[in-house]
Amino acid sequence: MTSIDERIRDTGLRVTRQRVLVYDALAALGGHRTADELVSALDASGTALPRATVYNVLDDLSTVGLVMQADRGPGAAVYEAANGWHHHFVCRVCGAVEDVPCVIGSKPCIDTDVPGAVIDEAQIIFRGVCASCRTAD
Amino acid sequence: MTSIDERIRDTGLRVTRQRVLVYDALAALGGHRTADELVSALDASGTALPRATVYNVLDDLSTVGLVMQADRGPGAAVYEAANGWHHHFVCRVCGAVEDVPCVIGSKPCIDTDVPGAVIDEAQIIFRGVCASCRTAD
DNA sequence: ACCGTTCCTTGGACGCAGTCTAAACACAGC
DNA sequence: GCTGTGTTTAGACTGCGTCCAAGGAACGGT
Repeated sequence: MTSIDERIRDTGLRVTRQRVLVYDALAALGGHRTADELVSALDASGTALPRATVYNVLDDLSTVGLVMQADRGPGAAVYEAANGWHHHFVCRVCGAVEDVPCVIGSKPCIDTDVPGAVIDEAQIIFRGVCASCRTAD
Repeated sequence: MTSIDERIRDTGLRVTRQRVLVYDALAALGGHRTADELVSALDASGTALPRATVYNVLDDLSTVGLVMQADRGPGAAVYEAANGWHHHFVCRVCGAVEDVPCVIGSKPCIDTDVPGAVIDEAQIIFRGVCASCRTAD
């Protein structure tokens, strides 16, 4: 597994301390995280970064594909360390997000016809009630 | 076509001037609109309503299915007058939202397996560049 | 190792989306 | 009409994300 430093360099972006820190924090926490969760985590680990920087980094890293922005509908955006194309299940009750494997595995996994437009991605959001919210109702 | 008054009454909700106004404004504008666009439209037509009311009404009407909340990712939520189950194409450049017919036509149109969870809806977001942004680049 | 250019980071202020609260109001059944 | 309950309202408030301009750091060339 190539180090994150190299993976950032390979995209043409500069390797900065901040980018590595944010990526590491996201990978260490795992799952789907908001920008503010990352700010807190970095804060707690003694390597605090300003909010604006975390937003910048997440933006940059997701443009080059090292980080994915998980669609969840309106509200705070959630990010995850890139790990292949997949979809998401969102709980209507608690808002939890779970990965759902993509049957096809590459983009765009579904096709449709919008006249004149170029489609490069089809993101599916499954909505319902998750296991723990069902038992807890 | 039953009047909107009756359609609201049929859901068990009370028929109020505000609900009718908001629904009419949304239907008249057509397409996908943010809450604030509706506030402005109502304002312009001489029947101004407070923001909080528009939010309340949109919330109520979308819970009972008379209005649909179109998934578009993070950012302002957009609503449309309900017109059958369908998906959305979102332009990466201008953010425009277009309807995409659902191949199946009823929910959930795609199925998957999330252990323990109940899935009642699968919303697909197609992303790419729309016709006018492609010619304008 | 140094330099210069270009890219990146930073902090603070700002703007927009949406929620909350408590009091006034109005719909709908009697 | 009267009454009870669901709804509206204004305004303040929270949270997410962006913008700006100045300082700082990465990296290719020498």
